Formats: sequence, structure tokens, C-alpha cells
Amino acid sequence: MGEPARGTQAVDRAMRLVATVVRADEPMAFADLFAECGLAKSTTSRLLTALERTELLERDDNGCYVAGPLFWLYAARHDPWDELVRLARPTMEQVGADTRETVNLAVTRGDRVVQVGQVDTQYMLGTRDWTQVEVPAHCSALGKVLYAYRCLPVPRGPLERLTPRSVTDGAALDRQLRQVLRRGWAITVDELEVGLCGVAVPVRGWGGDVIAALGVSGPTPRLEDRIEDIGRLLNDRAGQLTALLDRRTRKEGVA
Amino acid sequence: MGEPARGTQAVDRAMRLVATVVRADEPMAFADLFAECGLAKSTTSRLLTALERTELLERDDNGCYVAGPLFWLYAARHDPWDELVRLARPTMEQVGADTRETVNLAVTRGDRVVQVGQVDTQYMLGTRDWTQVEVPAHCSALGKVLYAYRCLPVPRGPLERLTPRSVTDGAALDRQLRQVLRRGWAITVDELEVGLCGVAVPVRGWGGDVIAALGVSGPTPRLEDRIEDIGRLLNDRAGQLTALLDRRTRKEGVA
DNA sequence: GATTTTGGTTCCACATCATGGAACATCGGG
DNA sequence: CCCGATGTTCCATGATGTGGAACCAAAATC
Repeated sequence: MGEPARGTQAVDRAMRLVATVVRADEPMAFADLFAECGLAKSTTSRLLTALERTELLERDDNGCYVAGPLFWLYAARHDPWDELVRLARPTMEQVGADTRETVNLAVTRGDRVVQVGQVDTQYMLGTRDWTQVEVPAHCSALGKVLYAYRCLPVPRGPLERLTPRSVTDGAALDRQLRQVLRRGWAITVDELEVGLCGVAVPVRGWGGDVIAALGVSGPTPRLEDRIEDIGRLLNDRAGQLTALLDRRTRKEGVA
Repeated sequence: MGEPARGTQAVDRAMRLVATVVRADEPMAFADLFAECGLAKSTTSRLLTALERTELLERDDNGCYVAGPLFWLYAARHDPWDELVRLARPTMEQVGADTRETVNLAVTRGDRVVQVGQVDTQYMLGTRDWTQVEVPAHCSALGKVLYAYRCLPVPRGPLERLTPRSVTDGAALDRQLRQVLRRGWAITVDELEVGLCGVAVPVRGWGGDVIAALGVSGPTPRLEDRIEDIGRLLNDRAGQLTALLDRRTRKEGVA
């Protein structure tokens, strides 16, 4: 095989077992694992027993192997988004360097929109740190993206007016959302705060689902003429991010 | 050491490294790991490299080891509560057998209360499946428990009236919540629906924090006389569940 | 109820693979 | 530039993991 793997046969094999179980994401019978990874039956058994003892794997009621306590512990302590944020950082910094404006990443939590990551503007005047802050979705570009791609339910009923230019009419919002789908980016100009302008695009994950929104925001005068360019730039970068996410979670080839 | 561990030295050692990193829940420098687990420097290095190759661990920008892609993948696919539900199932079934009524498990998601698990009543008449359904917290026993133990913010402002007996006054709710803390269980009688009665208690996790609510509900006529008994029973079972959770996430002794 | 089949664990002689000391890189810092 | 301090690679050695076969258990079949 490509990888030489010096002096770690046992560990490598054990890890292949773990990876197989975790990636399968469903209970795997001994026989499946045995077949899948082509080791001697006795070796497979011994390794699996060791993995069970060390709490990496566990057996369910049917004796099938599933991810063990160590994985739960990790899941219990980490937002699923933690890693998205980490992986997205380079991309966001890239965008920050390109635009010199504040860059934001937002996801849905329950039916709210929450900013989970931010890279600050390089200008003096700019968006302050909004990490972990909920934003009124209908007034923000990030929120509009998440609405448009059905990451959270579009509110019926009247919408809050935050500035004279806020969209408060459901039908008008619908029209905007359709436009977002058509051209691939959402904007907000003076709708959340007077003088604040934002552009955002969807970030897609594993299988093409939209899992987050990536946006740029700053003073309207600096941004409004560049909206199209920024929209295209963001889409570009979001695509790269998707590719990155993909690579991280996909399995390497087997002999 | 207690465990003999025949023929799996390498794997055992590697897993000890993984467990150390994941449990620590913060980047660990090579030196720390090396010290922590008392292996030869070269051995430590070789094992860590293997773990990194196999995506169980990863190095951050400082070269410190952190949980790797396999853990993210797991976290991204599993609600933190999945395991709670799985582990709680036997306990809930126990309660179901004891009371013959519907048993529910609820947690907070964002600032809503969501039912994540249910065991059905053995009577014909009973609570239908509410899994994944949001419940108006101030009218449900589960919700009151989560309010009382500060798992979600107690709403100010007026509360929705769902039945003539719903508590709609903030001060009245506060009084009830204080009572919940005092005696350890919450009740709702005809407050959510006329004829529906519920009892619930807190479920504590690792370090004593309340992480969920466990409750029983059914027709008022069948339950109202048994509320005290059920409250005590639930507390008992919730305690067992906590012990169970504890055991699953705690580390076995080191030499 | 006896017998075969399927599925998994334990045993053990063998040699392969992990081991750890020492040599070797790498990097900061004085 | 020359030092520690920290981490990685080498390599002779033997302890350790290996896999075939025997063994055991449970389910399926007769």
C-alpha cells in the first residue's frame, strides 16, 4: 500500500477497525468487520476486544460494534459546529484579506440564527464582535441565506422593523428569498442598522446540504458598490470550504 | 496492573494516549503526553504519529495533539443527547413497568423544551408520542423541572393560557418553581390539557448539573392520587441513571 | 432432541513487529 | 554561533502480536 507504516502494524489495523465502525455510523457485526478489513479472525477478535476495553468501541445488545464512550464524551462536550468553525477559519481569513471587511459565519441553533465565527475588519470602522449573538434573521444577509435554503422556518406573521428600510412584509421577504436562490447571495443594506451593509452566501457540507452561511459586513458606503464582486468572491470561497469539509470526512482508498 | 491484557500492548498504549487527549479536552503537548503515560520517548512519538495518520488525533497549529477527524465526524452526526437517550432507555422502561404510564425524557434545545425519549403507557388511554415535539414549558412538569433547575431561562412577561388551570402569572410560576426545588419534583394537573396529569424530576449528569428531566404522564384520574409515590419513584430511578452515566464517562484507575 | 452450520474466542509455536537507548534533526534564545 | 530543549529517526534485540487450528456457544436444520 502507499503508506509505509513503520512499526505500527497493530495500531494501524486497530484504527482501521475503529474508523470503519465510526464512519459506517451503524452497528457493525463482527463478521462484517472481519470481511471488510481482511485480517485473520483471531487478530480481528483480539483487536476488537482491546478496543472495547479501552472504551473506543462498544457492543450493543446484539453484540454489534458501535462507537464507544470516548466518542460520546467528545460529542457531549463539543458543538457539532466547533469543527466547522475551526476548518472555516483559514477560508474566512482569506475573505478578510480579500475584502478587508468583517467576515462572519452563522448557523441555525434551534430556530434562531447564531454567529459562530468572525474575522475582524482591517479598517477602524467596522462590525463589532457578534460571535454567539443572535441576529434578527430577516434583517441580516446571513439570516436571509439560511431562510432561503430552508435551514430554518420562514416566519409567517409581521416582522420587526429595526430601521426604516427593514423588510417587514412577509410577501416582500419571500420575493427577496427567491432572488437569493436565483443569484446565490443575499444582501442587507441599512435594514439591520442604518449604515450597515452585508452580503452572504450558503456554505454546503457533505452531501450538498446547506449547513451554514458565510458573509461579509461593513459600512454601507464602503460595500454597496462592491456587492456583486463580493457575492462572487464569497461563493468561490464557500465552494473551497465545502471541498475542504468533504476531504476531511471522506475515507481514503482501500487496497 | 489489574488487567492482564494479553497480546495488545501496542494498541492499549495507543488507546491510553487517545483517551488522555480526548478526556483532557484541550490541546496536549507531546511533552505532557510523554510525561503522563510513562512510555519511552520514541515509542510515544511513533504511536502518536500512527494515531495522527489514522485520523484519531490531530495536531493544532502549535503541534499540540487534539481529537481528530473521526471524533468530529461522530459529533457532527450525533446529537449530544443520543447517548443519554440510549442509556436512559432501560431506566425509562423500568419506570414504565412500575407505573404502567407513559414515561418521557426531555432536554432543552436552545431555549425550548424538547422531548427526546418516550416509553408508552400500557393502558389504552394515554399520552401519545411526543418525541421531538416542543412543549409549552410552563404547562408541563418536564418544563417546570428544567425551569426550576435553571436549564433554561424562566420567561418574564405573561404566559399562554392553554386550559383554565394553566399558570399564566409569573409570580405564581416562581412560587411553583421554588416548591419544585424544595421537594424535588414538579407536577402539572390539567394545565396543559384538561385531564392530563404529569410528574417530573431532574436528571443529573457527571458533576451534579441537571441535564434533563424525567417524567410520567397520563390521565388525571389515574395519576392524581399517586403523585407523591411517583415523585419518589422517579427520583430514585433518576439517581440510578445518574450513577450509570457517571460510570460510563469516568476513567478507570491508573497504576 | 440430536446434528450440523454459523459465528466468535482462546491457544500456542513462531518470527514479525514494536521497543527504547542513542544518535540525529529542529528550533528558540542567549 | 553555539547552546539547551524538544521531538523524530535508526537499528539491534527480544518481547509481542500473529494466524492457523482447536475449541466453544448458539442458532438453524434435520
